[in-house]
Amino acid sequence: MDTTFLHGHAVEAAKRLLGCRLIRKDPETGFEAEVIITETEAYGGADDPASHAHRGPTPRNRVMFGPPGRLYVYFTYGMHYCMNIVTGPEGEPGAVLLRAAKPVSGLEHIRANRPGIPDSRLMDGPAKLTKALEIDLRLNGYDLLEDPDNRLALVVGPSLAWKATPRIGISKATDYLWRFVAEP
DNA sequence: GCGAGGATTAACT
DNA sequence: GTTAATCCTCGCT
Repeated sequence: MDTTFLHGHAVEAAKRLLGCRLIRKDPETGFEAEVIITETEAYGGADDPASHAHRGPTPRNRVMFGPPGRLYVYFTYGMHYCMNIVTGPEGEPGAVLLRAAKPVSGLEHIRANRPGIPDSRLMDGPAKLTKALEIDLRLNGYDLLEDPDNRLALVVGPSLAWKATPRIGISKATDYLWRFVAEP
């Protein structure tokens, strides 16, 4: 599996991650599901005023400065988790926010985490995605390529067609078209 | 279907 | 003290 695209800039990695799959297992809850990534956003370093890493490392964002292929999880708005995949060489901060996905298997497990939500909206936002897949700070820094504890793995899939749009929920660098949505 | 308002933590000014 | 890479509920149309 060729994951070298993760070593490049977050913008390139964000396009390439569309169509890739995530396999999530949690031995403690018995959760097991596989999803296809359908929407991403790229966040850079010093070149990106909207990025958490823009002003250098902090305890919260330090994973973004580490080696590529790891998971960066942060807590926001007092109640939500968001998940990112770290990109770029070690020392060069960058990450791709995973915004949306579609289920491949384990639909029953996903539904159990999203009670009352129709299937079409199970994972159509970044915090919804982490809730559906039981992602929280315990997985911050987890290596998706080695998957040492059999909890979360990235599987590269075929490239999808995409369109670029402005990123959501930010107030700086709103002219960067760094959000990528897979075409239906 | 749409828009306003609330929830609640961590980092930074 | 303010802001944030957000989602859900409720009220109205």
